Amino acid sequence: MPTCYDLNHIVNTKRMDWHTLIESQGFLEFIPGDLRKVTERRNIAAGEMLFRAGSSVCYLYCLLSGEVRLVRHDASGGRIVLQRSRGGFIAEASIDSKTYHCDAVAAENTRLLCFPLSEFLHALEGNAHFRTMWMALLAREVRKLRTRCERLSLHNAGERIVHYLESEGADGVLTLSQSRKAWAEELGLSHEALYRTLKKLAGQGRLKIEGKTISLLRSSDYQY
Amino acid sequence: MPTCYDLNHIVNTKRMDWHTLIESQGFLEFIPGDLRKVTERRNIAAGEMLFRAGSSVCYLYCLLSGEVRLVRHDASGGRIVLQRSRGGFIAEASIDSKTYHCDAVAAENTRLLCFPLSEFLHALEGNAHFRTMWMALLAREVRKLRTRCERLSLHNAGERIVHYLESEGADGVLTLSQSRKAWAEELGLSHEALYRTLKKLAGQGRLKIEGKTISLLRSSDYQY
DNA sequence: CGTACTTTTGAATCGCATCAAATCTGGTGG
DNA sequence: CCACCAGATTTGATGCGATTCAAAAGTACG
Repeated sequence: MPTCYDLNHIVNTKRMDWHTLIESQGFLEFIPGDLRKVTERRNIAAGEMLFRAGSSVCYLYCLLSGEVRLVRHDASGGRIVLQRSRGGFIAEASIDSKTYHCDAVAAENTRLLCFPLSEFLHALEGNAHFRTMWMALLAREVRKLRTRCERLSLHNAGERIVHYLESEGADGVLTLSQSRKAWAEELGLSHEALYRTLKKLAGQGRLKIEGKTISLLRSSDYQY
Repeated sequence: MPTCYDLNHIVNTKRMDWHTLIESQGFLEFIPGDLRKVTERRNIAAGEMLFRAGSSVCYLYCLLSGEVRLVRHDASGGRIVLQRSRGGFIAEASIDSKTYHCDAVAAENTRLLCFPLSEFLHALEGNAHFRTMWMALLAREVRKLRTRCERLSLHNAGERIVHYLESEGADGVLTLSQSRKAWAEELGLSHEALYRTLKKLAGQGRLKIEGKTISLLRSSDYQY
């Protein structure tokens, strides 16, 4: 397994689709050599299963591209999506569990990194710097998710867009790294609603749209 | 300052309003004595400010009761709520920042614990057990928040309720620890919509409501 | 026993999802 | 280079469902 090479390659070329790792001050770069050596790369096809509820936790997964869904089934066959993940660590919470509490299924062809859990924990114990990065990563993830929940609680397309620009953008200016359709999904809107609301807000002079760059013009008065 | 006493008192009597701390295997109990000794208790009135954007990070706060909002202002006076917090740690992400990036204002009368940041970091460095608890707490928080985001992305009151019961309940059975009105807010619904949808689902035989306990009956067929 | 809050039901409105269809875009291969 | 295709973007029309406003009944608490 060309694991160590692969990981370095990913870090050095930055040819990953996942932004979070890079954004978070290049977390992958802080992975200690010992852990790197045993980290594996894996591709799974759409529909394939990554792990199953009840099976024991052996790996911590980091999603590089594609989509994985964490799904829970109930007795009568109901199916609940607990999480759709398009990047980042999957089921970090399973770190302190013996077995997985849900299934993980690939929704598309997916590339991931597999960290053997015991080695990962060992690295956290033994490497203060790595540990600090890991805690910072988790803490930042918590902040981002809380902000996203807050945004999804807004009952209005315009408010969600403005909230996004205010919270994710730099001073109200944001350059999309994704398609607007994908953005709509992140905002919990249909893509049509997003297009229309963007147009409306632009028509009201509330924001300016130049290709993938969107700027908030004046947010003082809330008149959606 | 009767800090150490207070903290023990809180832990021993469990008379806090915040469930998460207790739920998360009694995190407070794992706080090392050194940190306990310098932990302060604070009450702030509704409208009072806890910290201000740009001010340096001196404390890590843990909300015991009340509500604190993290708010960001833009140049033109726009006001965006990044987070409404009704319990748990506030702005953990500020752990790795020199200054706060938003304001924190109490929305109600609020009780909190104030951990001096340097002591907290010191405790994390020096106490492996405490550190493990902290990482587990963060990881579990991430999982909960991701699940909540997933739920808030559902465009349908019935689906959100079922999702909540499936993901937060034990085998589809859940006893509410809060009012239904508060639950509605957590679900991102108006309380009227929650009451009505509960009634509808009960009428369809999809769930059973006995006071504060709600059970999912059959979730195999999605007919909301 | 009064006050504040939750729970409940009703009615009206409006925004968003949904379905449909046309145009535009980037990327692929002939 | 062009034809082609899949996907994104855009606009239109329609209907449902949730919000909102309103008001009454129930409940907790001092």
